[in-house]
Amino acid sequence: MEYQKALRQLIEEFKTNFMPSVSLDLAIFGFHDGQLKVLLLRWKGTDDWCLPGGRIRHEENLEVAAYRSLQQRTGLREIFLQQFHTFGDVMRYTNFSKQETMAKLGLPEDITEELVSRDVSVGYYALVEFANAVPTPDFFTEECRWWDIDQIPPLLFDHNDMIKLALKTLRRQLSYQPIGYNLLPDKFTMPDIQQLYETILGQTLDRRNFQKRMLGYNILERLEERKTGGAHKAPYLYRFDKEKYEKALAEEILFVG
Amino acid sequence: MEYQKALRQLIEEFKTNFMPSVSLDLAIFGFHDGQLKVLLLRWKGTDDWCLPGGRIRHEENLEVAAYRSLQQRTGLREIFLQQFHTFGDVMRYTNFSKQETMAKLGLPEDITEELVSRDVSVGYYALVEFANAVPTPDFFTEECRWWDIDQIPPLLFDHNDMIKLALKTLRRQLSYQPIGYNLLPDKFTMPDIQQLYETILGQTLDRRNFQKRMLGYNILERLEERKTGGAHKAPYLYRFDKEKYEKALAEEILFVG
DNA sequence: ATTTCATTGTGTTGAAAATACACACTATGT
DNA sequence: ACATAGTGTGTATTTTCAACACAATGAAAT
Repeated sequence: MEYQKALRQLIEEFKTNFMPSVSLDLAIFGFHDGQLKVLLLRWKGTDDWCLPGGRIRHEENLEVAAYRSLQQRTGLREIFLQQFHTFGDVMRYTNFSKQETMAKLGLPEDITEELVSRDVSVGYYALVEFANAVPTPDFFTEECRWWDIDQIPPLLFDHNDMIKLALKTLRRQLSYQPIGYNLLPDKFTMPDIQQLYETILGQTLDRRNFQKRMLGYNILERLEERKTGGAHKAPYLYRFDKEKYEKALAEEILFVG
Repeated sequence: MEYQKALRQLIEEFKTNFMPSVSLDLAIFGFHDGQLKVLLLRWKGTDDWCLPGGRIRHEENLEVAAYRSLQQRTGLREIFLQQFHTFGDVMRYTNFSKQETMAKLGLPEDITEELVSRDVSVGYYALVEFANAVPTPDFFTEECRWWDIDQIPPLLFDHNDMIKLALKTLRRQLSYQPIGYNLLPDKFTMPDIQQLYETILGQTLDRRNFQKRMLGYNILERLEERKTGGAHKAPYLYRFDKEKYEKALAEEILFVG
């Protein structure tokens, strides 16, 4: 069978070019239309979903491997990517047993054993602009698409827990670091960035107080332009002051919580 | 040579019983007498220090491996241990080059290459009661002792950076989680726990405001007893309310910052 | 026994930050 | 021209945080 041959070839390539025992998983959050979404993969021939993952090449920095994997799944570079936890339990099969998981993958048994062997996995979360991403399945999967954050089905392995922890970390990070640089267009309005924050935090914020705080952080630059085309009063456009933004990132000033 | 034989044997054992490519490093902070200290190891026959580390057995949970390694270095169990970051850069040699590092270890070249080969390493930090720990060197090292946090020499690998990040994470953790349960005796006074906080944060706090906040978190129970023997007014004794303490840990209420 | 002294227990006060809320302005559709 | 829905800006209120004051206590000194 052609497919199995390719599969075995791929596994051989994994063994020679990538580090054993270590992998990485990505919780890629998409921001669109006031909704927070996660990118999931569906295994070939099954109904089972999981997070995209990746492996680290020998002589490749861990973070570089994460960016590479992210790019392979979304086509995006230079976006917000953050390590949040490393998972190392032997039985990381919350929703299904190891046997069930292996059966579900629909692969020959010896190969499944190989694939589902015990790894330590470094978890990263990413924030991307939904519209710019091009979800792309990998060799093992035939579908890659966005899921609403509150409608995620039971996933393979411990991936539901991973998403929960990723989101928790992201929300906390929002409280001491600015976010938005690679998520918003170069020029954006105050309602734009407020919606981003509300989406991530999962709660509404007072328009006027939000603006006061955001401007207080001193990382935004107000332009003369206003956004036209809207059916109402034209809002000002803002831009991140890159220098001050980076400085705030480094100094970890306390932010919106 | 007997030593080299034992060494090669050990490396063989590593290869069969432990996961390849993954290791862990421990920043063990000691709290004693108003000083914060870190446990460091000195390599046999050299003047070079580094953090204690460990490896993960096949079929051993990552966290269990961390606790096991910690116990081997300090004799302590059931203490505060927390993952803070996973390091995966190929060249993790900040203070010395890879060549220098290999030379410094004073081992045969082929063995050094083996030992210093590229690993992804999971960093943990621990907080222990200085007085209860029994610092114990491992096979590669001949000395294990405490260093004042502000007098740490240039360490091997990227271990200076690790300590910095561990401390930063610990201090931040203090702002949203209670700390003290396994660091203080069962009954303790308000000045006791204040000194713990001051030591970790590296700054003095107002006695009265500290007490107000600490009691406000509602995790302490004031006893009728007072601490006697001091040369001054006898302070009340407190005890953690285990149930509320655990609840606060789970809920991550905002704490002293 | 009385005094001294360092330290503890329990406030109050004022500043700063977070929150709630009010009103005028403007581009568009009717 | 007018209504509408979203925007810009301001003020009052509440809550939190930080600084500080003073009486109480118990061992040690006199």
